[in-house]
Amino acid sequence: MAAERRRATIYDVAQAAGVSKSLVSLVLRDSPSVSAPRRAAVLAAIKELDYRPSQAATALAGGTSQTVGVVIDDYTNTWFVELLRGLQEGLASAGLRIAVSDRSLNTHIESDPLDGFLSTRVEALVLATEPTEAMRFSSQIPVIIAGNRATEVPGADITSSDDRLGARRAIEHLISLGHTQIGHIAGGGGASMQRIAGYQDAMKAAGLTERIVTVSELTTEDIGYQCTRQLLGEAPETTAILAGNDSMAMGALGAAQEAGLLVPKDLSIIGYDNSPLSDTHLLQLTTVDSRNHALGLHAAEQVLSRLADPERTAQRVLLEPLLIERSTCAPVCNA
Amino acid sequence: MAAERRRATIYDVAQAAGVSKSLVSLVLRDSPSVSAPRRAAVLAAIKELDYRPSQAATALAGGTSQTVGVVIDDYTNTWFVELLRGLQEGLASAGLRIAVSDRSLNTHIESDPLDGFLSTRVEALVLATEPTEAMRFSSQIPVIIAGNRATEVPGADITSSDDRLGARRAIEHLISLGHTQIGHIAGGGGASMQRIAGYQDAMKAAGLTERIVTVSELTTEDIGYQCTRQLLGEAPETTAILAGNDSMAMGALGAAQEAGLLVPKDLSIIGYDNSPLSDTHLLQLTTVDSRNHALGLHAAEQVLSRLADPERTAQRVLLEPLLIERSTCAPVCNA
DNA sequence: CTGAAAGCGCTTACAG
DNA sequence: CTGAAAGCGCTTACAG
Repeated sequence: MAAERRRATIYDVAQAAGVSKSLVSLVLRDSPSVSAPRRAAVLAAIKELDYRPSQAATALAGGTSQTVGVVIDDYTNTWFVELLRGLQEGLASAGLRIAVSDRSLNTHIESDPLDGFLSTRVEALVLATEPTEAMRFSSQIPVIIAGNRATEVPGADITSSDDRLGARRAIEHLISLGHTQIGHIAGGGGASMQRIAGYQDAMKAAGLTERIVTVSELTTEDIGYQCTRQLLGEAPETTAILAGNDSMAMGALGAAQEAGLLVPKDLSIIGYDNSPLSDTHLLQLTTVDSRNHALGLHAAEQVLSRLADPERTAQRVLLEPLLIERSTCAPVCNA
Repeated sequence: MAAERRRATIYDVAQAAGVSKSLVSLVLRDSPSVSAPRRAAVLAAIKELDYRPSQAATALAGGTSQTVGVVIDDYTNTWFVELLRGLQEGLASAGLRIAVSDRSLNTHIESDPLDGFLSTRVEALVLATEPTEAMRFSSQIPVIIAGNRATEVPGADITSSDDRLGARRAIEHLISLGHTQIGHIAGGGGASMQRIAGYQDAMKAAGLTERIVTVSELTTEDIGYQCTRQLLGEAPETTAILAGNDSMAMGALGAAQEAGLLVPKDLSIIGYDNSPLSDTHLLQLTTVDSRNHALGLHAAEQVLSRLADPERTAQRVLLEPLLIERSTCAPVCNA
């Protein structure tokens, strides 16, 4: 019944255009050594037949997949979205495409998202997650780390935002508003460690007492809520909180609401990441922008330059974060 | 300097294991017709050489990519995450992998995420987005629609949640709480249309006056905020709102806060999707669960059954949604 | 159970 | 500018 027409191949195109298949290949690769009329004929045949080169064949014959793999933590935590945009913008001009893999999704199936990427023969790996052991030593392929990570990957390039500076700036902002009882709720991982250090820098410099609460490696809303409850229980005199990220800050807002504290009148809160969440009408969360789009752009540059020169020494790019003042901070209330 | 060792091929494995390459291929494909000792030898060689079959070669020679493409709207809107989980669980057993493409990301680069998938020769396409013209007529390949869509795709299977029923249930819940002034803020697309219809069903059945506000096709937090401002401006007597989704509901919460209305005392709000957002301590949003994980599981089944029998007629699976009562609804206050 | 052969759909030199 | 040839790394019949 249904005439299962197989997909057109380069042979079909060549025949329809009345040229050899090599010529079709040249047109596909935008070679300048093709006469205009022939090129037009080939293009017409391609359109006519709805021809699309087989990626598998192209990759196998060309010896290059033209794709870079990016590993993220978890689709639910959307901080990576702007990173991806930047990456793609930076890579598209070089004809490289992106394949993204979510670590939490793969947990149940494959042991490591890396396996898939290695089979695909990706040109490079961008890690927007804490590297696994396997990722640390898959030295066959260029690795670019996006963001601050706790574990090092030998030989990898790094593009990150200066989380330590960002946290320091956030605390300095709170101090300038008169706060002295400032707590920090934190999760785990490299970024968290840097943010903790920045918090400590600023508190020490001002001679203030540090109070850091961590109940989990995670940085979810619920963890932020739990940390805040614990913090407010142990130190009710707290007037300001720096959260490890925006999700945790949202948890802090929940805990404050539950405790009957008004934000920012009774309690100032600063998040981190400048996620879409932070810019909602309901939250208007003061936060630190880690400039993820720029992060992606720089990571793309590192991919390209390493592909161009595999021997070059590892680079490290550090972006300056920006404090975004919205509505969750106020001068301390001397009641 | 650095001895750029090329990746091991099936030949290297065969040689290391002292067998022919066909035998290696058989082991890779888990053929039962391989003796235990030889299989062990091959497995050892694979491990030793860190061999990973080239996906490109496998796909080209086998004539099958073993991957299904799924198109989503936008990584920022995380409703698709559970869908993906369900899909992957359902597909993994059949050895199929998933490739996901975000429409908004591709907007700037390729004309259509479909192009990439067609080049990859995906086995099937799962659309978790409003189909583009190109997607509607790429009849070469099985298409499964996930969720309610405004545009039809000829011959496609459909797995969706009964959005019309869900919205009706939500309104009936509000009516049972004594509300009569119930507004609906809506966006665009197939799901929105169904939810609007469900709202109308319930309002008509109760003899209540409908009030639907739409300011955009989008369903973002900001749009929810704008719709709510408009609704409260036009009809200040409103005591309850059904939002098109959870993001819009969050916008509604923001608008309510700004207007000095207390939720749920002055205003009851119901969202839709049961997204992670809705379950935060701060929001505790009453919402409708569209059961996205089950959606993914059913869509996976449709993929598999269609792959097994390309000739079978199109299926339609409709899942029953669940009202999730949390803290944003209260009996109407007869002040 | 095993090995030699052909072929998947392309690209890449290499002669003309 | 163009065409015949070899090869990318696998899988799939097909003889033994």
